[in-house]
Amino acid sequence: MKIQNSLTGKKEEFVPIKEGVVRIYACGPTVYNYFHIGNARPFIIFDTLRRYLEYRGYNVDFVQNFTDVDDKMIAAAAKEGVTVAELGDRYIREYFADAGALNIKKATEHPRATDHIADIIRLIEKLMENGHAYEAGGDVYFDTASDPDYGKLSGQNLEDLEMGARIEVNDCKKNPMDFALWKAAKPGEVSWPSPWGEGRPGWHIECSAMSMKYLGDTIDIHGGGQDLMFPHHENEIAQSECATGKPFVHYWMHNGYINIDNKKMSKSKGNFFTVRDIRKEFDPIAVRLFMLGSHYANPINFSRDLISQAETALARIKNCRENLQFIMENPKDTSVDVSAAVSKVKSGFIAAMEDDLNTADAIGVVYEFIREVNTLFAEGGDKKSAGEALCVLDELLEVLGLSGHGEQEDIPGEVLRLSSQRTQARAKKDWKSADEMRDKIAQMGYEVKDTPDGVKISKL
RNA sequence: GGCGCCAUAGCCAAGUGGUAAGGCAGAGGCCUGCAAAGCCUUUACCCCCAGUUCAAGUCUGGGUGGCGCCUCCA
Repeated sequence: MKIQNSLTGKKEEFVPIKEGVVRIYACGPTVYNYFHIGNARPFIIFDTLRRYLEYRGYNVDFVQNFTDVDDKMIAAAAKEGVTVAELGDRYIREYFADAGALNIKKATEHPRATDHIADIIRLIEKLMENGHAYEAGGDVYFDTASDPDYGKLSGQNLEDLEMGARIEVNDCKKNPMDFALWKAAKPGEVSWPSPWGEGRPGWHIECSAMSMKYLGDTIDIHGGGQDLMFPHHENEIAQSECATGKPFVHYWMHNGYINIDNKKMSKSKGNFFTVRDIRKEFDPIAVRLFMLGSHYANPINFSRDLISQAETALARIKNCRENLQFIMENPKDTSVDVSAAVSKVKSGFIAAMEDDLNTADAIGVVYEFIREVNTLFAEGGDKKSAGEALCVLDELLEVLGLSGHGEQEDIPGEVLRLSSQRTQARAKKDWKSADEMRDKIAQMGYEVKDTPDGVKISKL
């Protein structure tokens, strides 16, 4: 597979450090609130990368952290009158609820910064010993001037960075670009003991410490949003490589932003939609389809209209599946040859994904397959070939994480399934089985009605 | 000031230098028990100007327009 590597600026053939294994670290959320659509993009993208690599037979170690202590956590906890730990617990639970709705699989590890204070302190000590960090008034700073490679990810040098720097004046620092590894506790703030007194870790150091702990000194892929490239990822590289003397990451992948009216969606600007809110209005799988509909590195505009379009497109996929399911349960003697379509969609899908995770192209390939299937099975078909087509479709949808069913509230899955079979039966003018399905649904205590807006299911 | 990204149909969007995938929306048609689903047909001076090339949406240079990072941010 080819990956556009932000570190080199080139599209490179991906070669894992250890054959058959891929180690990925992706920056996770700061758990002080529900996450928004913009935050969701990297979660969905790197989940899809992970799914694809697993599909290709790799054993993927995928670590995504929770930042559960920082200024925003402390402020939000104080505002809500809970401890930082309670706040973190709560929004980690909420993260999993929203992420689950988006078909984002759990990572192999979801480490929390506060569970790794000892690892973080050890790493800072190592940097102190190596002469890359210094203490100043209970704070510990990374000495950027001590790292000749500083700026290699963002393509900046220290001088240029300083010229544009809007950094607050801090007399403790030797250099304006130096950043905090450890922050001395302010009165009343949550803190941990350290060789430099009570305090808490800076933001950047946690990712280095946890990445190294779970994945080793050098990892294959590190992902995150473009806005983390500087300073967060730059600082991760500096800390990690100065501590170990080894390369930190082989391939850096950065996703583009989600915009609202062409402006970056961000919490600080207030122009954001939370996933929690959006999934009340739309099928969350449609949100995922929308995200995967363009290349991960490009910026995309968010609007309700676009999610709505994605919902319609998703229905096309679902209809095809239901069609095939119906044929499997109501087969005909006519045998259908799906082998050409199947091999075409598989090779096309893989070719697209191999090219820097081109999910947009991959989805296009799937739609073409759907059209072929709809044509091939227009007059029904045999069970075996319908099963084969469905199996391939489901396999690819699973890689994209689009195989959810967007369940209607309070309606049992079995009723929904029967209802869709009934719809298909009607479509095939098989009135007898349509009536049969309706009766079965009635036996389960539900009623289906055809309305201009679609099929409505209600409790009897 | 430094670094970087983007510009393809009404909307979204893919596109290894060889006369433009796909989705949504629109129009027409087929099928039909209203409808739904499905299928077919149809819609592109690829932002502008120059250059390289037998050949450029694709490469180079210069414009124009939009966005981002350099402060918390996915």
